[in-house]
Amino acid sequence: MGTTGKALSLLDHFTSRRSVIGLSDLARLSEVNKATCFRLVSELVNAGLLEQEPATRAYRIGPGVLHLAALREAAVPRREAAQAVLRALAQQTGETAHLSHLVAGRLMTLGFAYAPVHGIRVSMEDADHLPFHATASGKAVLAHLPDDQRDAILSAPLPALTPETVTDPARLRAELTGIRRTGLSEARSSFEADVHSMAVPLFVSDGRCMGAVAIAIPVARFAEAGPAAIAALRGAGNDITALWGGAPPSMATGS
Amino acid sequence: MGTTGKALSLLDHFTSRRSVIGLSDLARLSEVNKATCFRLVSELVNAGLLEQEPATRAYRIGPGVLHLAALREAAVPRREAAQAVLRALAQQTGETAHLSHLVAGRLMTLGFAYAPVHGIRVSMEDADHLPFHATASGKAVLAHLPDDQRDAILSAPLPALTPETVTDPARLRAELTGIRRTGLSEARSSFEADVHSMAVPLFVSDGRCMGAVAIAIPVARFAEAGPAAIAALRGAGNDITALWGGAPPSMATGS
DNA sequence: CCCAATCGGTTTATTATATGAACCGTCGGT
DNA sequence: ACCGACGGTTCATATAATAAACCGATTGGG
Repeated sequence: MGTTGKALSLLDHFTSRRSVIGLSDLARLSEVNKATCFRLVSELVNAGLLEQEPATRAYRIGPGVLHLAALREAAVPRREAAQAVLRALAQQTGETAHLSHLVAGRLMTLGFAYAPVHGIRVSMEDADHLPFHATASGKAVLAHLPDDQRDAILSAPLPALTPETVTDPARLRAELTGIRRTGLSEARSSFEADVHSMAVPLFVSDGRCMGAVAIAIPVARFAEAGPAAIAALRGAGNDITALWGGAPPSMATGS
Repeated sequence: MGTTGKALSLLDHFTSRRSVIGLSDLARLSEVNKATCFRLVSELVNAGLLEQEPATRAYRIGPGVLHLAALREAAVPRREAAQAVLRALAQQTGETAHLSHLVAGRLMTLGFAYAPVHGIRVSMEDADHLPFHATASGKAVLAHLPDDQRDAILSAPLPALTPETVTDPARLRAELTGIRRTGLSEARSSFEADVHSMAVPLFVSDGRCMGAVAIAIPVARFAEAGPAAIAALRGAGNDITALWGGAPPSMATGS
């Protein structure tokens, strides 16, 4: 990775939980020399990707990203287009709906919608990037990734995030085959305890899978609410894929 | 500027008009060697700030910026907070309302709202960054910038964007004094012909001016609609500054 | 109240990394 | 079949990134 990549990887340490980071902290987190960190951070500030809180001198994501995001949505309106479908899905199912998108090889949260129906609902605001092996969305995307990328992910260490996380690559591969067949992915308490999620993959114009839409249901309510939600989830997946100019899974690409 | 800055400055060439750019084009626009450009672009793609259109192999802003923008708004919800005020302003005045924000020394469009009242209205979608000397918003911010930054801007070349653009630094400085006194900035046909804009500055918690809110009125309608809109504009400015945790202009900072 | 630790930021010799001219295969138009 | 322009690659050269030590300012504990 070049210098620019190193600088941009500093941005990865900013999450919804940790939204402002001091220079020394950031140097430690990113394991770069403090002086180097300072230089890189200064360049990011100059570009507007970071900004310095005047009071604390700590850094946070800068206003420049808003302008870039506006340009992106003007050119490729994926988030905005999906948002309405997402809200409708939450409404229909009465559960939390969640949209994720592949960014630089990682699965990032692109949006979510809550249903105001239940007092207990699954909160998603903290999940920044989703592990491929432990979430319904992750597995839905993983199942439709090119072989080499899937292999790379499955041969990296797969941390057990709960006692029920499946970390055996062979078992996961078997599961992915099923997901490709049914078009539906499931994860029960494998990312967060007591959450049962289902997801379907989303495709863009050239047939690549670039994300997933999911619903997250408290385990206690799944037997009642889960099966009924599948149809709505599939419908939402088709809708979003269509809005994204999506090609369907392209079952058999005849040479 | 370091390598990272050079890489990030490539992003500046993506605008709402020109949203996808091929490698060679980008190399020419940014005046860097094509091989260098390729390396830099590749790093930006790896970080998700750019992505390659699979069909044309050209580049466009990537999905990573959406995630960053979501983080930014979660931490510092300036855009979202202002949006409602902006819509109300457009509603009240019946004219186009526009919000701008300082990013890395430039004034960027952060949002806008149209009023569905008139057939003829001022369109803002193309304006990416606003010249300080030729727009109402630009002058509102410029008037409240630290001296050194104002001097730097006023001593750079000031292009005449219309025949009526004021390009004389001395005249502009005089105008800025008036703007500081009244808190209101005006620009008639100095950025786009036949558009008369008015703007008020916006402040953040430490008292710095970080943006402006403006309304843009067709010149033909200004005599009728302009004066009446001033109160609403001032109100919107106060509201947004308050939402931004803003300190008022801090007239006389008693040592 | 002072000491020690840590903060953000700066300097410097050393070294790794960015650079760009030339090149390659491919594609689309003529 | 040709030409030019495309995206992408190579490699010697030179420039820019690096990190240890240092600085003054803050801060929290004894």
